[in-house]
This record gives sequence, C-alpha cells and structure tokens, in this order.
Amino acid sequence: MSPHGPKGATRRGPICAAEASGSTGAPEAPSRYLPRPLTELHDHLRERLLAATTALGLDRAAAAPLVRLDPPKNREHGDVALGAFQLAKLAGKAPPALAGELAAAITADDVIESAVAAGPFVNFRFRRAALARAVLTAVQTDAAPYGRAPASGQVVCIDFSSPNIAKPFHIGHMRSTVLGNSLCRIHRHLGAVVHGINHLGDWGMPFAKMMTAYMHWGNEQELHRSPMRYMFDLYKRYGQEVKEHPALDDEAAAHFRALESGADNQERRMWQLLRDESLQAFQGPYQRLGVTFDHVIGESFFEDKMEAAMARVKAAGVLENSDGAEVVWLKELGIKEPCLLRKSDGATLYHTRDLAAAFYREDTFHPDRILYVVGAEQKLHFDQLKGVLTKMQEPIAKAIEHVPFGLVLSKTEDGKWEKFASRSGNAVFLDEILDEAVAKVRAIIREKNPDLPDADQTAEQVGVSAIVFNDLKNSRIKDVKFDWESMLNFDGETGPYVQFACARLSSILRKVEVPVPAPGQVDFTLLADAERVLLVMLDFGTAVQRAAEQSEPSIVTAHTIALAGEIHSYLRDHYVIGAEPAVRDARLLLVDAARRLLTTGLSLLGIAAPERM
RNA sequence: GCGCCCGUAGCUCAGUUGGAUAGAGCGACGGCCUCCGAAGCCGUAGGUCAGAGGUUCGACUCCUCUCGGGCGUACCA
Repeated sequence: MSPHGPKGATRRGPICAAEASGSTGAPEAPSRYLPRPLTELHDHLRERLLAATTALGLDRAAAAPLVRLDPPKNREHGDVALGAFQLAKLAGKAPPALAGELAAAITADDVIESAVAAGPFVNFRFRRAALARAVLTAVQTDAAPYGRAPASGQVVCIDFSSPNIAKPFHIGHMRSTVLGNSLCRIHRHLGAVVHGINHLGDWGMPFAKMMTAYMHWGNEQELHRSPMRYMFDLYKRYGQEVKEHPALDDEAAAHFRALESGADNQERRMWQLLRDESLQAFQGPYQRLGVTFDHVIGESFFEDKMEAAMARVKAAGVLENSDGAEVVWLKELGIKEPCLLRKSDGATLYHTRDLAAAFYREDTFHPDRILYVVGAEQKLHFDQLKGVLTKMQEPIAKAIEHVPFGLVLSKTEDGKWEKFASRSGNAVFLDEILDEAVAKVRAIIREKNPDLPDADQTAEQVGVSAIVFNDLKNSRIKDVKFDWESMLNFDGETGPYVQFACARLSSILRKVEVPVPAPGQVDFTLLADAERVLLVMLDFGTAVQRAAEQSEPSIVTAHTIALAGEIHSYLRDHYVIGAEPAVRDARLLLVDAARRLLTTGLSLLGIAAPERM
C-alpha cells in the first residue's frame, strides 16, 4: 500500500506504515517479579536445605536466595535439583564438595526420599506418596496455584485488541486480541485486579480516511447490509484512488480537523455512524473468541482530555516547538526521534491520545502495570511514550510496558513468507478462518462421533480452539506463519489435542460410575507409577507465574501440552475402570485432577474444554 | 546510514533468565484398537544451536564483530 494508504489493522496496527514502540517491559522493574509459588514440597525441602547450610556455617539470609530449586535437565536425575555453584562460592568450598555435604545432611524424611550429590549438583527425590498427596489434594481443593489465588493487591491494566474500527476485523487483529485476553485471565488467576481495555482506534487519520472514502463513494444501504465487508471495500478503494489523487489525504486531514473542532457538523455525524456500525460488526468475532473487555474506551474518549495532558507536558517544561510542531525531545534517553504531540496544523496525534490515556488510567485505576499488547513494529512508539513520561518525572512511567508480538505472515507462490497485509485485498477475515476450522471439526465429528449431542456447538468450540491455540503456542515475538494446512491439522501440539485429553478424562469419570474419592480416602502409595504426570502438575504454578511475569501465554500453552501428553501416556498402561477398588480410587483422583488442571490451563488461554468431542 | 527483533532437526518451534548427555510436534519410516475415546500411544531416522572471537569452573543462553531475514526510523496509527 502506499505509505499512507489506510492500512491500519489495529490502532496499534501491524499493517500501518510507520511506527515503532515499546520497551519490552520487564527489565527495569525486578520488583514486580514475585517469589515463585513454591509448593509445600518445595517449602519443606528448602527449609531442610537452609537448616543444613546454616549448620555448615553459612549465613541464612545470604544463602536463602541461592537455594534455587529447579527441575533437573534430565528426569532421571531426580525431581528437583540444586546447583551448588553459588552456595559453594559463599562457603569458600568447591561445588562438588559442598554438594556432597548437603546431600549427606539432607537425610530422608516423610517427604524427601533421597538427596544425591552428582558432581556440583544435588538431586532430590520426593517420596511418591508425598508427591501425590500434596499435588492431588491441592488441585482437588482448588488451592492456589492450581486454583485462583486470593487477591494480591496488584492492579494491572491491559490494553489489547484495540482495532481501528473503520476496518474489517481480519487475521491481523487476532493476535493482540487473543494474547491480551489470555493475559487478563492469567493475571486474574494470580489474584490481580485486571482492567482489560479495548482502546478502539476511533479517532485520527485512519478514521478520517474512511470517512472521506464514505463521503465520496459510500452508500448507507450497502453499509448496513454487511458493514465489515463494505468498509473493507471502501478501504481498498481509498488505497487505490489515493495513488492517483494524493489530494484525498489532504481532504481527510481537513475532515479530521473539522471533527476535532468539536462542532456538530457532517464529520461528527459521519463519525458516529461509522463507529456504531463498526462496533456492532466487531461483536461477532469477539463473541466467538470468548473475549470480553472491562472497558471499551476508544481514542475519541480522550478528545476533551488532550489539552489537559498537553498542559501537563508544558508545565513539566519538556515541550518544545520544532518546525511548527510541538514535540518532546528524548535524546538524553537514547531516542533520536522526537515524540510529536501536536502537528503544525494544530491537530493531535496518536501519542497525544496515548499520553492522555496514560494519565486517565493512572487516575482511574491506579495500576502497577499497564500492558500494551501491540505489534513489535510499534516499539518506538511506546519507547517514546514511556520516555516522555519519564522525562516529565511522572511515576506512571515505570508502569508502562509494551508487550510486543510478531507479524502474521502468509506464504507466497514461491514458498516464501511475507507480511500479511490487507494490501491487495488479500486479507483473510477472521470469520472465514474460524468457519473453515469449525467445518473441518464438524466433519471429523460426523465421522468419529456421529451420535455426539450438541455437535455443532462442540465443533465451534474445538474449531475456534485450534485457531486460538495456534496463536498462543509459540513465543509471542515470533511471527505467526499462517498456513491453512498446518492450522487445520489437529494432530500433535494443538488445541484439539489438549481438548481431546480433557474429553477422554471426562469420559472415564462418566463411565466409572463411582464418585471421585476425597483426597483423605486415597492410598497415595498406589500412585507411584504416576510420577511423570504428577511432576508436570507440580510445575503448573511456576508456569502461570512465569507467563504473567513475562507476559507470555505460550508458557501456559506448553504446560497444557505437556500435561495432556503425560496423561495420555499414563492411561495407555493404567486402567481406571476395572482396577481393584483402592487402585481405581487413587487413579480416579488423579484423572479428576488432571482434568481440572487441563481445564484451568485452557481457560487461562481463553479456550473451552468440552466434555465430549 | 542508524536502532530494534529473529536465526536451534527437512518444516514449525521449546530450551524455566549461565548449569548435567540440546528436546517436542509436523512430515518420513515401523509398530499398537476382541480392554476406560486411535483428534491417541510406542519406536526409528534426523543437529557444526548461522559463523568467528571473547567473558568463566561452565555458553543455545551474556559481550563484540560478521553473514542472512524482518521491522522501524518527526507532523499516519
């Protein structure tokens, strides 16, 4: 598209021409890193270790942060491992020597089965019964971290989805929507107060361009018939016509100034019409994706709040005039490009509204973190936003955190990957993708499970999950390769795979015809053979915690895949129904816990867990 | 030009913030349904972690440079 074609997919649009943005977040605020949610097993072991190091003459406070218990690289080594490197340094001993002393000091008890030194490492094993009891009891009673944590006092604002609403909702919008939705759920699970905010792009030049297109070629009947598609057509037409008639952009700029004048004019009415139609059209995709917002506050909301924000910038003494525009220079912060807050024609900009929004969020929500789930190509934008607030010495600056993600790429004829743009109109509508996936699932159900009740609803859940899961599977910074074949392949590490595990577990619980026993009635020594499943479960809390710290839902995704895999393997050789009662009951508790945890994991991703499929 | 991101098996990706012998899925090949769901399980093959230096007890991970790909770079969002 032309550099200024109406490209924006999202306000923070991956498809818009220029921009950049944000700090990757985390680095400068280590304080937000919470202590790992250690289980009671870890707590016990940790206490034993601290007692041992103290007995060896080490200062407890100095040793405590060095006692890091991690899963060993190789499961054969043990359940958890301690690298004695740093502790050895503190003790002034060789790591293998200290490892040997620690291993000797940690004698077996009713939780710890063994402590074995292996070179500079100490490998620990929990007693199988203790492992099973601790994990399954906690899961069954919905205790954190398996269940939702009590209120933590942390407040997190999450700015996500934020589409330019004068545009069709297509594949490019999905990432921010799906990632943000999952982050909302993850933070809530950890006890934070979450404000999920849809910062609609309902202001500014892209909107003015759509308005201009509509004024030239628009037809209200057509608009009402299919708003999204119709606006997409207008959008494409503008992009083509502006190449031959660059004056269209000037016209759009004039319309925007007229809109911003606040007068009750043609522009204002047009804005209202297009906004209403778009917003309406967006409800479909949001509903299918199971996405909800706590606040739908578009850029237009800040129309009357920008002057106050500008006054604040001016009062801070950081605003300068440059070629008639009002800017803030950020060279001392290592940013060469100035942050423009007002154009020379007096109009406001993207930054102006984000600045006003930051102040508004600060006053209204008092957030500890404000996450902007926006494409990586806007890194500079958020670096600048944070930079301006930093230069103003505003405390809210430290809360600003860009959560960048990669582009959506499509495959070209010659097999290369290229940016998925609305470009030549090759945009794929989200609804089409979801429909395709759902249809495929429906066909599979017809073949494998023809008697399934509510087959259509289930197909919807499974099909949508395949698409959503695909977006949350890899690190968000990776580009997503949009490929029909792999997206419609439900084998292996996919949403349907994890859902299938849930359905299989539900099926067992349904058919066994005895209730799941209370944890107190189970002989946990009978679950020694389930260690692999239990050890994965033990990692759940850490996974969710890390996902929140790093704003990385894929960590949760990976955990659900791992748990689904282990339970599938376990069930191959361990029957529940037909086993002798004590064994059956123990396995029943395990099966129920696995089902609960998988369901929770999927829910953190915004994915449903049907009981049958 | 400058800044940032990415580079791990044929393909798509993990690798728990510097730890032990680099792991999965897809695809390929070979097995497993008279037994709780085969959208599943088990196995085989497949690697100079882009390359070169450096930091140290130890580097896929941190630093420098090079190569390759991508994104961005003041009045668009």
